[in-house]
Amino acid sequence: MAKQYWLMKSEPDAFGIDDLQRVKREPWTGVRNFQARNFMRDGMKVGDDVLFYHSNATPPGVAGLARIVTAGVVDETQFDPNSQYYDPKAKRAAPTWICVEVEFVKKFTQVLSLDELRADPRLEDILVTKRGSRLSVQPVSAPHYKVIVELAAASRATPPTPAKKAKR
DNA sequence: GCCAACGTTGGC
DNA sequence: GCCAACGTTGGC
Repeated sequence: MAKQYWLMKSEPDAFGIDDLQRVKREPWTGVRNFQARNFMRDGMKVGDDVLFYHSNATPPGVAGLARIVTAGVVDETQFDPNSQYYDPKAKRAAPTWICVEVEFVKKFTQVLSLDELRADPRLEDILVTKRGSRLSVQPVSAPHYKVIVELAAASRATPPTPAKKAKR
């Protein structure tokens, strides 16, 4: 199947694009919504591209890009009684929660805000801009993905606001 | 902190 | 299987 595109939400206070850049790759644990799980378990393939979205942030928006590096990863937090994501009903033999591992691709110089996404008529239909869209893992069409990457590149060119220099 | 949206749970 | 209560998400 052709490469697919996704949007994955994370709260930067918990795990943001900077964290992904630091650790390079990370299993996307803690999702406890069946629809979101199904996208990860059944839809995501190695090599698929991901928009890394900051939720509960100022501003909320797409903070960078990631890529699926491992599919069908068992979310270990479901078996960990000390985890906030512990699921007492989960069975080793048939784990309930399957996720993916994502790797860092790039951090946008500036978060492409939800406002900016909404302002572009080409993104009218994208799920994340819809009111009450709480799904933390959602599919993105190839054209929408392309528009978002373009917008991010454009917004990078305009404002000279280097918040932080990348460490080398 | 508020609250709308919406998924999940549990009584029936 | 319905649906009210409840909990969570996430923008504002």
